[in-house]
Amino acid sequence: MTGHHTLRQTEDAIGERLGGLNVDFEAMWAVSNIYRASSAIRNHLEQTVLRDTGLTWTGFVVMWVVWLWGESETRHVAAEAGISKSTLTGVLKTLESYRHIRRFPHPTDRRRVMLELTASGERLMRSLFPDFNRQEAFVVKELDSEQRRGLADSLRKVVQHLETIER
Amino acid sequence: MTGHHTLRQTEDAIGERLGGLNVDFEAMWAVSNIYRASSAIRNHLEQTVLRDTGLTWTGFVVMWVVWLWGESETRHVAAEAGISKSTLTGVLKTLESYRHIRRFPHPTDRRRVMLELTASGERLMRSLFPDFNRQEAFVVKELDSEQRRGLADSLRKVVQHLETIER
DNA sequence: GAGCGCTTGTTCGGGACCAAATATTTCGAC
DNA sequence: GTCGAAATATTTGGTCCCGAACAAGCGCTC
Repeated sequence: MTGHHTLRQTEDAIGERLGGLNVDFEAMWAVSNIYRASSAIRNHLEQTVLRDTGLTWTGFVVMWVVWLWGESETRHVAAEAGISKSTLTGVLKTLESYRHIRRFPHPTDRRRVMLELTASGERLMRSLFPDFNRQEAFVVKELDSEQRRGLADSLRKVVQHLETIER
Repeated sequence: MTGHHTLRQTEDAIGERLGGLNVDFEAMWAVSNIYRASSAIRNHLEQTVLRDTGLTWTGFVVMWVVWLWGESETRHVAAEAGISKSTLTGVLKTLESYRHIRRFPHPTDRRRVMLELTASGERLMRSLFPDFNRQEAFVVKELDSEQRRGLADSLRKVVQHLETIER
C-alpha cells in the first residue's frame, strides 16, 4: 500500500489517522508486502506465461496440482489450489470445456469425483512449466540464494501457523 | 502447493513429470509460498476482522487507501489497491450503497472522479484498524523481529523489480 | 475554434470467488 | 434393514475481477 510514498510518510499518515494508538508497523509491513508481492507476481505471470494460452491464473494452478500429483479427488485439489470447492466446480467447468481436464467417478465412493489431465492438458503443462519456472526465477532475480530460502522459510512458517487454527 | 507433502516429495514429483529438465526450485518455492501465504492471510483476515462487517477484502483495501491518504482520485486508489479501474468502479458501487464512501467531481477536470469516506466509513475504519493490526501481528507471530523486517525487505525488492517493467 | 490525439471513468461480457442452501451418498447405531 | 448424522459435490446469488470497447473531456495544433 505504499505506492510512490515512502515508508515514513505512510507511517506518519497512519499515526495521524489513529491519534496515538500504537501500531505494529513491522507486522503491517510484512503482511501488506506479502499481499502486494502476490498481486504483482500473479499479474506478471498472467501477462507473460499465461498470455495467449487461454488459461486464467486459477485454471493454471488447478491444472498444475493435477499434473503434479496425478489423478486426484476434487476436495484435495481445491485445498491445494487454495480455492473453495464451489469455486473449483466452476473452474472445472471451464477447463473441461477446453478439454484439458476430465472428471471421472471415484471407484468405490459415488459421492466423490476424480480428476485427471487429458492428453492435451498434459501437453500444455509440459510446454508451459519451463516458461513458468523461468519467470519465477525472473521474479526473485534481485534476491540472492540465501534471501530466497529465507523468504520461503518465513512464509512457510506463516502458513503453518495459520493452518494450526483450522476451524 | 505443498499441502501435506514434503518439499522433497514435491521436488521429486516435479522431476518425474519433467524427465530431467532442470528446475529452479529456490525460485519456485519462494514464489509459490508468497502465493500460499497471501491466500492464507487473506482468508484469515476475512474470517476474523472482516467477518460481520459486511466488507469484502477488496472493499476494505479500497477504504483503507482512501482513509489513509484522504480524498483521492480513483485511478490513484485503484493503483494503490492493486486492482484495475474497471474493478474499482464495481467495488465503489457496492461501497457507495453502504454509504461508506462518496464520489464527488474533481474541481477542475471533469473527467476525473474524487473519493472520500463518509462519516460512517470513517468510523468503521477507526474501529476496524486496531483489530486488523492485531491480526496482522498474529499472522507473523512465529517470526522474530529480524525475520519480519527481512521478509518485508525481500518482498519490497520483488515488487520494485516487477515495477521496473511497467508496460 | 475545429479537429485530433490523449487521458479518464464506465460499461459489457465472461470468468473467478465464496457462503449458504441443496441433493446425493455413505456410514454408523439400533 | 432403517433411520439419521455426516460427508461430498453442485447450484444459487451476489461480489470481485479483468480486458476491450465505449463515451466524455482535455489540450494541442493549425
